Amino acid sequence: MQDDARPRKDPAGKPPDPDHTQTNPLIRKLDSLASLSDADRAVLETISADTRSVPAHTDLIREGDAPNGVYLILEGMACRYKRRSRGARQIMAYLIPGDFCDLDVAMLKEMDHAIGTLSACEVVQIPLDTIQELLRSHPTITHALRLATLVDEATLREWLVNVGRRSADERIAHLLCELLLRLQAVGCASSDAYAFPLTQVDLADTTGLSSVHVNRSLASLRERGLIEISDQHLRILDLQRLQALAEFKPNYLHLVRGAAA
Amino acid sequence: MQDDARPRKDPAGKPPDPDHTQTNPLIRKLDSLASLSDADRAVLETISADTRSVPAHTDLIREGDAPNGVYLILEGMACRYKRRSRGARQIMAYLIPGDFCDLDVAMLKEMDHAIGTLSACEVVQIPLDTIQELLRSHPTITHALRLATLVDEATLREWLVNVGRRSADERIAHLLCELLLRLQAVGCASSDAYAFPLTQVDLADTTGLSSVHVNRSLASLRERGLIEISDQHLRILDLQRLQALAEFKPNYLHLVRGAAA
DNA sequence: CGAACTTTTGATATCACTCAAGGGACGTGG
DNA sequence: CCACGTCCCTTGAGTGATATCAAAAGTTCG
Repeated sequence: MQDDARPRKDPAGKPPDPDHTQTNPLIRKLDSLASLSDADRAVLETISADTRSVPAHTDLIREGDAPNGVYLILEGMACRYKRRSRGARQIMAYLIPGDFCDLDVAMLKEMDHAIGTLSACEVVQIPLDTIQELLRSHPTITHALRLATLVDEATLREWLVNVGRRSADERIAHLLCELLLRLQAVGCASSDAYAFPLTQVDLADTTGLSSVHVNRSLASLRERGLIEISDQHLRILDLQRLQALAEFKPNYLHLVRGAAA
Repeated sequence: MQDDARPRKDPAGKPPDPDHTQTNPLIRKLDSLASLSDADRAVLETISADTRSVPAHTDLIREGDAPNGVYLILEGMACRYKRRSRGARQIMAYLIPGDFCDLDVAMLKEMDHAIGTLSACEVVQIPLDTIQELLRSHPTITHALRLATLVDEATLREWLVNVGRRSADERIAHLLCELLLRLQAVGCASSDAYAFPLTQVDLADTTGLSSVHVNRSLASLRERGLIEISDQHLRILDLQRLQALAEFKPNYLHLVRGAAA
């Protein structure tokens, strides 16, 4: 439904296909953060084997729950979110292929936010023991995951800037620019387009706007020839201008290799 | 100027005063997250010895700089922030006594945000080597610092909810409730009051509002008998109602002990 | 084909912003 | 000690961006 941008994975267990490694978003992501060994890659491949399909709009964990292991997203899109008592929702992060949900939050005894799918997803649920064993025996992976966590945090800070100090059009433009780079980094976007399963309500709950206003902002971006949405796919028609409009500076994503301690 | 809430520290080097440990905000904070040994406390005390005074409104690190070690705040208030090109500032975190600035961000090669003081501060600048040695040899401290980082992240998420989905009055009320609990946890607040060095411009840049509107919101909270500000001190007159107004739920601060893995 | 959801559009309301100016507190230098 | 500048807070008036309410049109899917 929203996975056309990436070759479909063989649903069968673990074919030790040497190229498969290139399509595993987790490996792809960690490889760009540290120099994984073949052994590292193999372990990650094994971990990613046991996937589970989760329909759209389904909670993986709720606020108040005790963390029940760690989720890894391999396909589709999920999010962290909170709800206010009157129902207002704020999305605080998008989780895309290659993202772990709760590597660290699992250390706390109670979730302070929920995690739910936005589109249909392929996820792996990994027991804490497995994770801890992985971290113990694979220092390079540990390091890469640490860096990934830092980037997640930096992204969260940028979202706060987005909601606090940008206009509606700018917020949406910024979000779309960010998603392009993040999805490219895991092989889920072409040079200017990606699968886009988000509804306008989702965008509203991400950017702190009303869905009606999101609609108007999207229309404005379209009319200015900046983007095009059709059939659950987003195409960026003029990345330069879109980035300029949003004052998008990708430094916070720390995309270039060489960040090792 | 803003330290009346806490007994003044002996400015001389390291008097091995056994009670002093109780007034060190770092020890106080970590002690509430894990069970520190006397040895742990001693090391932390040593680390905190070499303090430096930094005037208000001074950058400790700028965006784009390479991280230059780790700062620890022992007195006063600092913040993480970013600026947009036209000058608009967004504050993304308050750093209060006991907070480390960049335990992890130091792993990245370039700062994606700045850190600056809001009031005059007492800080310690700790070289990376020292930190790494500390983490290697004191697992309990390491664990406590890990938890502290998670709480910082949870706080950041709550700030996003604040700016994205709360009204002006609610945002400010929420912020004031949060500060009360955080400052109490390090012994820098009484049951209903604390030193408050922030200007209305600072509050505006924190909450994504204009300073004029912050002024009006503060006035409204005052008129409703919820708070009182005088002489750089904030007193909360009706915590119940203030929390209710903001829909403040302290769960994200994970204040109770027992969160160990 | 119908139900549920999503997008779009119009009309109106409101919250928060901008601009502008006055007043208070504080510090500094004459 | 007073004069002055600066910074911060306060207040008023007018504007603008975004929210809310409502309904129609398009989509998806069983």
